[in-house]
Amino acid sequence: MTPAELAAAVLDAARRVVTARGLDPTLLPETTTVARPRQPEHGDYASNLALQLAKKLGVKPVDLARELADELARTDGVKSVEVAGPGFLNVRLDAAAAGALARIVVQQGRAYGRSETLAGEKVNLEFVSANPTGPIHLGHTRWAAVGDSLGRLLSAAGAIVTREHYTNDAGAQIERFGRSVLAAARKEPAPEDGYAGEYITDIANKILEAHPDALDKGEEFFAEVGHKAMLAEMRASLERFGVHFDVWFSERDLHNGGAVEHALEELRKQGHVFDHEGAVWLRTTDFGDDKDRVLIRSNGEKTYFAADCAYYINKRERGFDRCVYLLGADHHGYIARLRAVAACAGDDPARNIEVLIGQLVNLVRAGEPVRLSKRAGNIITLDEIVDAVGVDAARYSLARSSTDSVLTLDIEEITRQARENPVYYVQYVAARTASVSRNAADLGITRGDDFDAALLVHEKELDLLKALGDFPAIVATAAELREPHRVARYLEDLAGTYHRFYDKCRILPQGDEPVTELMRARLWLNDAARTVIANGLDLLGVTAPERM
RNA sequence: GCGCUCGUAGCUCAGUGGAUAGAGCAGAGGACUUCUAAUCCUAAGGUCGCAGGUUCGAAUCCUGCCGGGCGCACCA
Repeated sequence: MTPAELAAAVLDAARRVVTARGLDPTLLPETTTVARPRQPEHGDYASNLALQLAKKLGVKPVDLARELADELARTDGVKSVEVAGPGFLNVRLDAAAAGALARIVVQQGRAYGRSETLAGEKVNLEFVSANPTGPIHLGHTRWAAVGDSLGRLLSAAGAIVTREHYTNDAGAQIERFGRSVLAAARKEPAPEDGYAGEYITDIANKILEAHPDALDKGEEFFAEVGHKAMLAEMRASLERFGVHFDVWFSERDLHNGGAVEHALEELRKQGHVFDHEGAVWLRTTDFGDDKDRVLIRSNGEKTYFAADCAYYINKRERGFDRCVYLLGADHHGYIARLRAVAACAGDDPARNIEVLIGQLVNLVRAGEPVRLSKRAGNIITLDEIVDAVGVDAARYSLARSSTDSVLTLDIEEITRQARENPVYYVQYVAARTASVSRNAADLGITRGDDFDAALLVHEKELDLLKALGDFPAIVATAAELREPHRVARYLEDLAGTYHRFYDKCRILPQGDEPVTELMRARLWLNDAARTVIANGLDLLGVTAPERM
C-alpha cells in the first residue's frame, strides 16, 4: 500500500463518518496526505485530518478521531489505528501491505515517481541566459544545474518542457567585447571599459588563425565572429555539464524580425502604452510595478526592456502556457515589471508567468572572500569546476541547497570535495545495489516473478519500504514548489536508510547456505532501492554508477 | 529611504502549521577473514537572531525591531 492509497482510504473513511453523522460532506477537503511520524511508537503513518476537520464540522477532535479510527481500521492492509494526542490518527500497516511497495516500485521502474499533475502544460523554462562576452562561470553554473533539474522535475510531473537560453547579442556590450578582442589581436592592452582575461586573447588568436586578414576588418568583425565563437564555447561547456537547451534565442533576431514593433502594437492595443517627454512608455504601474518603464527612448532607441516585452509576447505566441524565468537575486527588481508585462499583454500573471529568484553564489578561498569580475578576468569557469570535481559532484553540490539561500563555496573545498561530497554517499547505494544484483546473478539466484511481501518485517526493511514510498510525493512537491534540492535531500535520507538496511539485513546466502524466500524478498527490496536512487539521481542529472 | 531575501549545531545547510528540531563535514570513541568500510554504531554539540501576536499546536503564518546579502535608469 502506498502512502497515497492510505491517504485516499483516510478520506474515504472520513466521508463515511461525516455522512453517517448527517454532517455536511462538502466540508471535506478534496485530498489529504499522511505523514511519517518521527517516533516509531506513533505508527507507520499519521493523519491529522480529524484535527483539521473538527472545527469546521463543529465536533470535538478526539471524538471525530475515534470514529475515523474505527472506520479506517476496516481497510484492507491496515493493521491498526490509534488515536493519539489531541486527535492524531496513528496507522500501522500489515506486513504484506507494507512489503508490497517493493513490487510496485520494481514494476513501475523508471516510471516510479512520475505523475500527471502538470499533464499537457507547455512550459518555457528560461535559465542561465549568459551574455556571450565571456565563458560560463560559477554563478551561471548554479542556474545551469538547478534549471536543468527543474526541467527534469517538470517533465516528471507531465509537463512539456522547452529549455531556453536567451542571448543578449544586441547591446553595447557586444561592441565593447569586439573592441576588446580586436585589442588583444593587435597585442594592445584591453580598452578601459572592455573585457580582459586570457579567454579574450584565446578568441583573438582563434579568429586570426581562421581569418588571417581579420585585422583589416575592424571591430564589428571581431564582435561578430568573436561572440559567435564564445556562444559555441558556452554551448559546449553546458553540454558537457549535461545541460541541453532546446532553443538558443537571440535578442538580435527579436529586433531584426520586427518582433519588438509587433510587441509594441500588441501592448498598445491593450491600452497600456503612452507617450511622455518624447519617450514611449509602458504603464506597468497599473499592475504593481514601482514605476512606469520606457520602451523607446527619446533618442528613438528601443530599450532592453522593450526587447523583454517582445520576448515574453513571442513566447506566448509560440504556445507556452507558462513562461518560467530563473534569475539571479541581482535581478529581483525585474519580478514586478515582468509580471506587469504579462498583465499589460492581457495575460494572467499568476498563471502565464513565473519569475524564480535564486541567491548568488558566494566564493571564498580559505575563508577569504573572492570578488569575481569578468572585466578583470579572474572568474571561475564551469569548465574549471568540472575539471576539478567532475560533472556529478559539481551538479549535485549546486543543486542540493535551496536557491533561497546564498551558497558559499570555498574554492579549496570544491577541489577537496571530490571525496566528501554527499553525492558519493548517494551514488554508493547505486553501486552497492548493483553489486548485490551481480553477485545474485553469479550465484544463479533470480528475483522471480513475485515474492512473499509479508516476510519483510525487519525494522530496517520497514524503514526502507517507507522511505521508498515517500518518493512520488517528494517529486510532486519538488516540482510544484520548483525546488529540485528537495530531491537531493530526500536521496541523502534514503541512502542512509538503505545503508543501515544493508548493514543489518544480509541479502544473499553465505557459504553453502540455502536460498530462502526472505532472500528473494530482499532482492526485490534491493532492486526497488536501486530504482528509486537511479530515478532520483536522474532528476538531478547525476549518474547512478554500477561500480565505484 | 523603499523593495526583495536570508538569519537553525563550530562550518555548509535541510526542515511548504504537527508530536522529543535534523543531515553532512569538522572534532571524540568503537566495528572490516566485507553481499563494495565511499559503510555502520555510540557519545557530544541548539535562547531555531530578538520581542510580541494568531493557533489545540509556530523554526514554519502575521507585526515590529536587530543583523547580513541584493536591488531601486530614457544602462545593458
